[in-house]
Amino acid sequence: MEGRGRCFTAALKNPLPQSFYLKDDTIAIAKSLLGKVLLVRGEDGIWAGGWITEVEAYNGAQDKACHAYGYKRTQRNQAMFKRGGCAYVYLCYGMYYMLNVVTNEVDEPHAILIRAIEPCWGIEAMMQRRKQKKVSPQLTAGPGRVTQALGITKQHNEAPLWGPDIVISAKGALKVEEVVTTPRIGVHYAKEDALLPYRFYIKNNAFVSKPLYPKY
DNA sequence: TTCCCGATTTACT
DNA sequence: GTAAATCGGGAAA
Repeated sequence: MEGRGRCFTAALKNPLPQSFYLKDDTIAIAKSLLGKVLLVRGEDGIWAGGWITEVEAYNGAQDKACHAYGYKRTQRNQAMFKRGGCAYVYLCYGMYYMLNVVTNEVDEPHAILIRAIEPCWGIEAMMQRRKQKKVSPQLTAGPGRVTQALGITKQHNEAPLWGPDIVISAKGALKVEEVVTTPRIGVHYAKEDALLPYRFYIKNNAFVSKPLYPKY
């Protein structure tokens, strides 16, 4: 991995431990993921990544917006029932993959959706995958854009977050000055739970998604 | 088996 | 502002 600087290697070799994901407080884990380094080896074998700038918490069986509401198990959501520290990847709208971080203990189906990153490593690969000519928020701001830029597909489902294909690390992380909290995007079907303040992003960071249809 | 709809994005009119 | 792309989950028939 030439030409990516010391931070890339340091992050790759120092992933967050599994214990980071096991606490019974997915909201707190979601906020603390902001600024952390996310690195992914795409299907083509090329590494790319950057800093996590926007996330949403899906707070387990009592959260109506969560795929595992009421402990409902399906083929799709089985990754959420695993012990925290692996990826939950699923196909949305038949064409975009969503990347989630699974948290909490076995059979407690919590997850955190990665909605945006600030690109840092493998930018050429990301622009090629996204068919973009320059770096802009369109490259990686939005959950479908993140997975497309990083080369994530369903083959990353249930992948551990300490490698070999996905790594989340505090090494080289951004210092986060201020966090903005809002309701989640696109979960109107969850009725009263749609208003829960479970979306978090880094204030004043350009690489944050803008809701197409603002509802609040 | 049929049907509706989604944790989205993009390209139109 | 609105619609199309595209497919798997889950409820209904």
